[in-house]
Amino acid sequence: MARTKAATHDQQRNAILEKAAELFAEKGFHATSMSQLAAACGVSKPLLYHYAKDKAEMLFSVADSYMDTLVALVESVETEQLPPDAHLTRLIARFLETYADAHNQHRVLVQDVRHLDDAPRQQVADKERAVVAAFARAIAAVEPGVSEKGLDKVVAMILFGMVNWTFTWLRANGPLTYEDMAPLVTGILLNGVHGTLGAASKKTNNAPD
Amino acid sequence: MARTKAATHDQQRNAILEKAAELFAEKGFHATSMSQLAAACGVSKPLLYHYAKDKAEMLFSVADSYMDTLVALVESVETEQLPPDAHLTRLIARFLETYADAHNQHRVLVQDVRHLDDAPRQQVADKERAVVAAFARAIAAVEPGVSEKGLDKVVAMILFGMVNWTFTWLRANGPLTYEDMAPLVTGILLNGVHGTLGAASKKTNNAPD
DNA sequence: CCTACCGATCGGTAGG
DNA sequence: CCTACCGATCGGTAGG
Repeated sequence: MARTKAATHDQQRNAILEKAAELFAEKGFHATSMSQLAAACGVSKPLLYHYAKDKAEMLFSVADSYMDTLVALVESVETEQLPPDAHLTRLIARFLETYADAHNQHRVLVQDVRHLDDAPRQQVADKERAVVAAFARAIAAVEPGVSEKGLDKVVAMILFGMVNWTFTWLRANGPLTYEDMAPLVTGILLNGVHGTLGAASKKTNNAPD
Repeated sequence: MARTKAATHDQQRNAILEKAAELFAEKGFHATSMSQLAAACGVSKPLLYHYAKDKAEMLFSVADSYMDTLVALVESVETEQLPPDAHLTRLIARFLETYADAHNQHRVLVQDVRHLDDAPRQQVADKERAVVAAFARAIAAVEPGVSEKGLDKVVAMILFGMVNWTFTWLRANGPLTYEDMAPLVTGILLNGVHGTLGAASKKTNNAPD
């Protein structure tokens, strides 16, 4: 038999972290027991401790690797060298696509990271800060008036609000999809920022004149 | 001595629920023990069970009475009979004021209500639905194109995203206050909705021409 | 016979 | 990779 131990080890680990993300997202970190996770994975509880040193490390792995995905996404869009409006539009669309595919990881990031100890939580927060900064730059490029008023990070957080809040109400099987949200959020942000914070208050209009 | 027993009972109960909201907001419902709550209140743990039949009832009382505040706020603004733009502007401003004063209750509502059993959770959710419906009506009055496209509830949720997300990042002692957020959120929403979803795409402009 | 409240400890389950 | 357990702490309640 071939030595496929490392491969199956990683597969098993990924399956366990995927299931952990699912349970943490549904019930919350502290309301999920290691016994429940073991049962859901069809393995014994002690086996879980072969893949993570404790429960908190599982939470960290889920959140940190998801942040790696988001950081990579931002860098990938930056290499496209798009003009400002298209760049911000692409960022929002790619984020919503990612949320749709990693719904559980996203909820864990938003609702459970605060239960980590200082050091690992800080590691995740640093990556979050890099992503926020990238969005703030993209917003400033679209509308220089925003950063002149020192509001680029604030507007970025308002955008994250619109985008991140969807996970609390958008049903996966509902009539509206994450893809439908992208043009809506993009339209409201671009028109809103130009109208409210634009130096000349010029307008970006998706509707026919 | 006067019979002030009922008054002190209610005072004690309110003090305990206030402290419960604080701990639940900071640490989360399941990460807060009744022993910690008792210690934080300076009372014995059994005394807590004189004011609530169990831990879940404390969570329910915090969330449900906070929703009563929000429902009353919406009704109070409706009795002002303001024109559409002013009505929506007032709703947003009053909500952000309330969040600033009831920061802990708000976080508990957002992050811990899901840990309630079906029946009490549904009771809170019904009040939430009434508030969302009121915002959807206010948005539809401002821009009829939104409800014609069947997006009034969706735009209301986008607005709640901008507003509710602030509790995750806005520091109480930071340079930006909840009051500063109101014109920003209102401006982005009104300009965004008019520009993106307006039948004639007319513009609401806060900036000088 | 009630309320308000204590020190001590219950049965069960958590993470490990 | 399992059964069998641990020290500790959980939410909740006993007697007085």
